[in-house]
Amino acid sequence: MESIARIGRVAHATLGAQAYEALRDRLIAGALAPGERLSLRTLAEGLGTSVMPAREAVSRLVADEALEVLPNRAVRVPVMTLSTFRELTRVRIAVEGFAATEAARRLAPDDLAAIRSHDAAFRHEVLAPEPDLERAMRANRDLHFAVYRAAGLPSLVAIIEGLWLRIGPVLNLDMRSSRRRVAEGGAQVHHAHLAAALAAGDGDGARAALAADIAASADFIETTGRLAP
Amino acid sequence: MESIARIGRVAHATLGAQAYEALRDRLIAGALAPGERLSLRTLAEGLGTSVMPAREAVSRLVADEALEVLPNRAVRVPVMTLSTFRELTRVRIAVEGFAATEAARRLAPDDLAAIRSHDAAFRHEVLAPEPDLERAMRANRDLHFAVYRAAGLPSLVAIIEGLWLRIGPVLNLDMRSSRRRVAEGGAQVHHAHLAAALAAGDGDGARAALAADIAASADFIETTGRLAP
DNA sequence: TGCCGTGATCTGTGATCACACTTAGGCTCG
DNA sequence: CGAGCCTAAGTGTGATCACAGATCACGGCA
Repeated sequence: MESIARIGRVAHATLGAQAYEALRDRLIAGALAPGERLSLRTLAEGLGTSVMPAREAVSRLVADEALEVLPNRAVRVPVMTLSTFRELTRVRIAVEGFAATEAARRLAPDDLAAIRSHDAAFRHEVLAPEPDLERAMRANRDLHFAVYRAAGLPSLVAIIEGLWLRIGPVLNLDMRSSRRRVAEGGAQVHHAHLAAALAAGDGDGARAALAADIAASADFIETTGRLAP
Repeated sequence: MESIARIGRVAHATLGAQAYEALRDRLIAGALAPGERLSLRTLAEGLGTSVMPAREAVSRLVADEALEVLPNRAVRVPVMTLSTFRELTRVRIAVEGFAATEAARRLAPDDLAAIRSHDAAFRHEVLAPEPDLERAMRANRDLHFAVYRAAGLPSLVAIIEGLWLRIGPVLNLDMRSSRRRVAEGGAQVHHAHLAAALAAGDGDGARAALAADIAASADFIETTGRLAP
C-alpha cells in the first residue's frame, strides 16, 4: 500500500511496518498458498521479534482483505472463489483501465522509457529457452505499475496495489505450476499494443490493450487454476 | 471498510474492531477536524479499554490513509491539500462513475426502491425551512452507497468506502459551517437525474449524473473550504 | 527583562504476562 | 482392538510494564 517513494527508506521503520512489508511481499509473490493458516507466534519467531509486530502486520493485511480471520479466530490466506475472482477481474479492468487512459494523457518521456524497459525485460524473459518465471512476473508487475504511476494519481496506485495484493497469491501460485504456457499467453502482444498506444497518446487504445491483457491472464488462471467453487 | 452486513452484528466483535468502527464513524462524520492530533491513551480512556484496541484501530486507519503518522510519530487527521483533494475527486469520478454504470445494468427493483427512498429523504431534508445537516448528509451517503451496492461488486464498494473515509473529514466539516448553501448546491437535481437514468437502464446517463454531483460538491468544498495549499 | 537549558510529562513502540478458547493427541475404558 | 474423553499445547486478544524520543513549560542566568 505504501511502496511509493521507497527510495529514501533510510533504515529504521517500525518493526511492525517491516513485518507488514515482509508478509506483504510473500503474499504478492505467492509464497503463501490460499487456505494456508498463519500463526502470530510462528510469524514473530521467523521475524525474530515478539508477537506485537506480527500482530500489527496481520491486522493491516486483514484490513486489506489480503488475509482473513475465520470465526475460530484463526488467520489464513483467503481461498479465492471463482465468482470473487471474476468480480475482482472486472474491477481491475475498470480501475486499471482508467489508469491506463490517464497515463496516455499525461505520459512523460521518462515514464515511456521505463515502460519500454520493463516491456523488453518481460519479453526477453518470456521468450528465453529457460524462462525464469519469477523474474518474468516481476517484470510484468513493474511494467504495469510504471503505467499506473504515470497516470499521476497516487491514490489510484494505492487502490490498484490493494487489488494486486488480493489476486497475488492465486496468480503467482498458478504461474509457478505451469512453466511453458507463459509464452503462449500472448502477454507480450498486449504489452506491445499498450506501449504503442501510450506513445501515441491514445487513451482508448491503452485501455483496450490493458483490458485485453488482464482478461487473457484471468482466462489463463481460470482454466489452469484451482479456484474454489 | 466492512460495513456490509452490519445487520447480524450479534454483540461481541473484538474490542479493536469496535474501536476501529467508532473512530471510523467519527472520522466520516467530520467529528475530527483535519490536523487534529490523536493520542492512543486518551482514545483508550474514551473507549474504556487499554491502549491495545486503540492502537489497532489507529493502525488500520493509518493503513487506510484516513489517519497519518508524522515523523514525530504523532498521529493526526491528515490535512487535505488542494491538489490531493482534486486528485481524490478525479479518482472518485472514475471509480464511482463506473459503479453507477454497472448499477444501471444490474439494477434490481429493490435497489431502485431504496435509492428513491433515500433520494426523497435527502430532498425533503434539504428543502426544509430548518434543514438538519447531519440527517441530510446521512441521506446523501445512503443514497450514494445504495447505488454502489446495486452494482453487485463488493470489492468496488470497499474501495469507494476507503475514498469516502479520506474525504469525510473535510467534506462534513465544511458542510457543517455553511447551513443554507446546501439547498443551493443543486444536489437534488443531480440525484434526480441519477435516479431517472438508473431506472431507464442508461449507464452513461447515470455516470454523467453522478460525475456532475461529485464535481459540484467538490467545487463547493473548494470555494468555501479551507484546504491547505 | 529576555533567553536558554533542563526536567517532568506525554508520545508511540515493543515485550511480557494473563486469559478464554480451540484443537489435536494420547490414554483409558468398554 | 477401537472409540471416546480429557488433558495439554497452541491460538488470538487484551492488559500491563518498560523504554526511547519529543514537547513544553518553568526557572535560573546573563
